Amino acid sequence: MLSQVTVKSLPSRNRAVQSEFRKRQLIDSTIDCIEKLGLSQTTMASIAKHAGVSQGIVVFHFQTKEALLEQTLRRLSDDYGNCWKNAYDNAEDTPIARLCALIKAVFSPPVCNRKLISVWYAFWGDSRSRHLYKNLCGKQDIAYSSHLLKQCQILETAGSSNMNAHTAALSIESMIGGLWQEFLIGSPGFKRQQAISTAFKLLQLIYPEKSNEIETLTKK
Amino acid sequence: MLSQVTVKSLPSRNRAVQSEFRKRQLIDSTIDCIEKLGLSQTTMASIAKHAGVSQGIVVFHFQTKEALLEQTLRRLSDDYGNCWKNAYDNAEDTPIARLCALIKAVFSPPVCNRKLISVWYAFWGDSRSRHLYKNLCGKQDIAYSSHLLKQCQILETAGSSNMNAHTAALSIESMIGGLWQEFLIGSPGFKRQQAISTAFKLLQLIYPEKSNEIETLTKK
DNA sequence: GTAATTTGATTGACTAAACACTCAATTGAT
DNA sequence: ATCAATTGAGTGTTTAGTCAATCAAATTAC
Repeated sequence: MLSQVTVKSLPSRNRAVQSEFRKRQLIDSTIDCIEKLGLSQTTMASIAKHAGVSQGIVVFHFQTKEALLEQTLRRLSDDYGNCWKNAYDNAEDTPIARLCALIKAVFSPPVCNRKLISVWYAFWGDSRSRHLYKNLCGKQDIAYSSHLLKQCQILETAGSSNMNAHTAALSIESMIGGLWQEFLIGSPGFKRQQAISTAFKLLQLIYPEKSNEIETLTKK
Repeated sequence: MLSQVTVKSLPSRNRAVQSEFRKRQLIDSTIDCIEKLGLSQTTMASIAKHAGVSQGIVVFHFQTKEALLEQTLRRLSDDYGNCWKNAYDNAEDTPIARLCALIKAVFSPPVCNRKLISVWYAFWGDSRSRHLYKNLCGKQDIAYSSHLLKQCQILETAGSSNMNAHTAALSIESMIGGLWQEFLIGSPGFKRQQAISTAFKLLQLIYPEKSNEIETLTKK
């Protein structure tokens, strides 16, 4: 059974703020329910109960279940996108530092944890939600890929790579996807630090000349 | 709408054979429905309709929906397991040949195609089915991992690696998982051959001394 | 400044549809 | 003649979404 966790009381008496707060709260509840119950068992009732409000209020704020799921996916996507874009912008202006930042970001606690990964997989695992996913997140996935690729191309033209840029970018991207999967269906003790160091080890193999630079960036 | 595809007629008049045939057919139908409709929209009715039989017959052969899903997962798991075990047994007796065989097997057409991968993700994406998955497939996943690890350890003690065996095995396993994901949510034109050559390229980076041997095995 | 009024937020009982599963009746192989 | 296989109508339950009623905040009137 999924317990009622969220407190009902609102933080403000301003109506616009109240509404946004409740929507956030209901999306949080949706994420919790999807993790605990699965997408198919996540109902308007279970979401409302977990949030400690009536069923009607969910419909009032989101109209349909599909719209609620869309907003939930958008939240995941925005948080994820902001996370890696921020890391990219704040990284040192060298291709290796940028690659390391892009990798580290997607394994950072705010976006890489069992709960959120299980929700991503819930969307990927359902063919209907997968269409929603492609419409909503496709562009951002491509953006991430191109950022990876750009850095790989810089390194390729600098002659620092023993792999062509496209293969390098695909390798890194796939390694990230596979390591994420490890959190969900691999051994329970799998740790973020192990994921990062495994991905960095791949980077060292692709760019042996930059091995020391990568080593330094691991510790930061 | 999902059309009725399967022909109803049975291939034999022997009852035991008939029963087994119908079960296979219903599991096939379940896989088709999960791919097309998603796990949450896959109902006893849709499975029956797609198979061209009445709803009652599904219950008659499988008792409950959960039991049918369990058998479906078992089919996926058995086919997958037989595929890589067979490839392993038939490979040349060198660690690199074994690794290449283990990789090639999981990207071979009978187990690596959009339909089956979408069904795997359907099970991974649903928290209830994930528990089922871990009970049913956990051991086989571990078996695959240990087969990878064993070969990596042989190569490590032979001094052919610039990576410890555990990291190497984890890298290979993760790369496979990530490349599988590419089939489902990556660019539509993603091809098996590209997946295999990307995974083999990783192998060449981990075992540079064996690069030529791997190159040869790519073409087989 | 406060009373009256409008508007948004919330409730919980309700509805129609979809669901897994049952069952009595029928078919057809052995 | 027997019994597994099959049918399709039927059952109770669960679901997303509706709705009239209530509550509270914002707006207007005085």
